[in-house]
Amino acid sequence: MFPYPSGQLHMGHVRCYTLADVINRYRRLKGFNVMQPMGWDAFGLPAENAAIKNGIPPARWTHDNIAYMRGQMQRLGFGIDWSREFATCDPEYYHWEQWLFLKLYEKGMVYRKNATVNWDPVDQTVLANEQVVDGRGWRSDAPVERREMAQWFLKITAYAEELLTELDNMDGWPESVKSMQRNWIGRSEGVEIDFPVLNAEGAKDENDAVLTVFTTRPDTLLGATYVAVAPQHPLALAAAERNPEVAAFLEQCNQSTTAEADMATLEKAGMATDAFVEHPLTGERLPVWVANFVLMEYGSGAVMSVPGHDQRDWEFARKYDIDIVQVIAPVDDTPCDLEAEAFTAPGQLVNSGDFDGLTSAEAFAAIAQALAERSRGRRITNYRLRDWGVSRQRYWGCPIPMIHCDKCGVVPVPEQDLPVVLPTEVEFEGVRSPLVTMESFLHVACPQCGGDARRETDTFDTFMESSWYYARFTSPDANTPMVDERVNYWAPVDHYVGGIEHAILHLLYARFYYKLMRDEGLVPGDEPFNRLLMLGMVLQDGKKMSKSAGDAGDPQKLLDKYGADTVRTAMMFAAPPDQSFEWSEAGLEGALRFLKKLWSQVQEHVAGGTAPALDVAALTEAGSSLRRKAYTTLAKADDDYGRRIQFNTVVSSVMELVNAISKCEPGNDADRSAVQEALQIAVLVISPVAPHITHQLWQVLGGTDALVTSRWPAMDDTALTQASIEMVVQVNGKVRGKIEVPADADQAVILDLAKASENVHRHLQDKTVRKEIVVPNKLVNLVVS
RNA sequence: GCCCAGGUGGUGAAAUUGGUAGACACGCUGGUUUUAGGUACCAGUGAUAGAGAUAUCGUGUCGGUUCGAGUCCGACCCUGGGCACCA
Repeated sequence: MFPYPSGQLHMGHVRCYTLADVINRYRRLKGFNVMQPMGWDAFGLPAENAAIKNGIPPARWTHDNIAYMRGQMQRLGFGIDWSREFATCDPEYYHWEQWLFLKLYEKGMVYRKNATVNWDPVDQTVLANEQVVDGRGWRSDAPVERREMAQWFLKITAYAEELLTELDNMDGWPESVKSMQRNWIGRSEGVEIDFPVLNAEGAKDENDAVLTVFTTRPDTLLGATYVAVAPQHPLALAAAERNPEVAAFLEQCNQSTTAEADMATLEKAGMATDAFVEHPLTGERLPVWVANFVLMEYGSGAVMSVPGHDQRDWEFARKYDIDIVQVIAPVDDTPCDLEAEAFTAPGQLVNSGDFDGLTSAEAFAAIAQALAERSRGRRITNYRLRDWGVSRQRYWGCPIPMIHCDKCGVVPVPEQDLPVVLPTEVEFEGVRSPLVTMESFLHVACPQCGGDARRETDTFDTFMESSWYYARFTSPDANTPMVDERVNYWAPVDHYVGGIEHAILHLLYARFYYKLMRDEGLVPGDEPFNRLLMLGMVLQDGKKMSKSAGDAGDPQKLLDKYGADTVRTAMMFAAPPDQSFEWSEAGLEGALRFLKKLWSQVQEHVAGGTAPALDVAALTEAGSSLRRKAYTTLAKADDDYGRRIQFNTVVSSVMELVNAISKCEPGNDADRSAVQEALQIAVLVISPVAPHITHQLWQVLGGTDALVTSRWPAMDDTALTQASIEMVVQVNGKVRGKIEVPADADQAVILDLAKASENVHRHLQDKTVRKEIVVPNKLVNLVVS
């Protein structure tokens, strides 16, 4: 995941890009053609904030930051193909984003509707959520108001089903991320039910107006004693016009905050209206209430309320003295006392006329059927996922390529006029976007009638740019829409590495966007990222890493003090990739010590002169046991790098190998060739983690080519064979001794050796052996009593 | 409330397929080298008892399966993350 150019790298970046670089360098050693690109998620609010604070134009601030951070990355030795670098604020990049938006507009995948924004009444501008602190504007300190504005939306809900079901096939993604996305999409199956609206005389409305609700529990329909609508529902608004008390209540609801966390803790409140609806099956008259807990955004903004079998409805009914009717009875011994609480489990229907006796599941189908026959209901699937609002009332973003004409309405910018370039020479006057007052940008001829028109001044949500940049890396200079045919060689991304904080929004939008591009015939496959490595967070004092961290959290200070290899090694050794951990400087000393030790072992070895060619037959025990260790390490590292993606254990196993090398006392000249081989393996295996020192050591060890062009060593299984094996002996499952057995010993021999072993013999005295278990090459367990 | 991931020494952690729990490091203790400190090297380091050999206990808690459980099963506790008046 490419970074936001905030100014400097933090340890979270170091971890992310080191992990990616280790994968990159390992795969190159294995002979793969690897593209490791880098770019900059360059649009966004911090650049504007810096401009407002320091008077530096966002473009310059951003480019300065990019230059500095690029230098830091180069110093860390990341094997990046800088020829593919771009920033999302380059017009050559966002040009194609505007292009796709227009294509989607033609297709009907884009629409405009009103949505709520945070309005700062003093600064007269829209605020981003981050700019609202405790309900007040970050600069004006004025209480923020809710305001409705026309905004652009992308129909992500049209892809909800595919985005959900595809998750089941994504084996390369961690379960936790898939689970988070499933929750976010929030699919629920139910029935949409129409309640005919009654007029003041109690008769059906002459236009056959209906109030539509969504429920996942149609089996409880006969227990509905009222319906409740959201404060923003048309029925509520109509009632407010007739009754000032209702109007006052709606006003009160609208004043409360938009933050969802606060909504949940809000006390349930409601008010009866003078409206009534007719029960679609019984014909009974049900009152319509306005309730503050009904959300206009979900379903149809109205619910049927069944206080007997929904806890929330139960509490509401209790508070306002509405009838509670039981229509579901437990089928097992689940307690059911409607005086105390609602009975929410499925069960068997009662008080439901023809449906009595059916189970909840049977009744679901039967009632849905009955409603369908009367044209009063239909089975539907509802999603929690909302369409993606992409308009931002901000300056530093990609201009939305639309024109507003008084005569023609909203007119898209013609394709040949793209890109709509964002002016970069700007000055901020206060908080407002400079675009709003910039005539040279605003004024434009209407593409349809040629008359005076004005440009859209909103820009795209920056998640738009980060939804497709990875595809652009395949053809960063393409002059055709978005990408060119090179995308078919590279895409989809084999291995995507990034922080857990992007588990939902970025990764869901990117998946959606990829499908949009696929449906334009631009990219191969259905999903953008085959394998996802979700990093845990790097914490400092229990908090997420940020610029504010101390010296131990400043990569620049650490690079100056320890060098890139040590920082990289310490970072990889600290914890497995998916785990969050507290960063501390403590690990650096250990990593430095290890690299120094590797260095001195190589120097010491070559000081002894050239080792002869390897002659396995001539090795002493010291030499062949070192060889065994070297090849065990090689096999484990291969598995850890390639399959397990766990690099802390690669570092520790190379540490073991280096320890073994330093302890090895060559018995003859042939053993020195085993040391040579072991050092070469150690250097190669750790090189993805510590590329600089190993580059040098590789040459010292006689490498003729540069290490980066070398290949991962071939496995030699014969090095693993050994004449005798140590086995553990247990008595009743407890370790009582260890024995050396010949590698080819049969069970009888092993058991004899085991029983003869001194401590084991003691534990067998006066006991009868009931069972003998031999696990080849591992252990013997004698069950006695 | 629902979903996901975790819980192992003083610390970061390892144990991949049910087979020696604590590899590898950090830290600490003692020693060698050094005028001293640091570095480097050597030894020790889960708890308890013991001079030691060794024994007992020990992977959140309780129970189960198994010759054998950190690993599998059941119930529960705790931590972190996600979703949530979602009808």
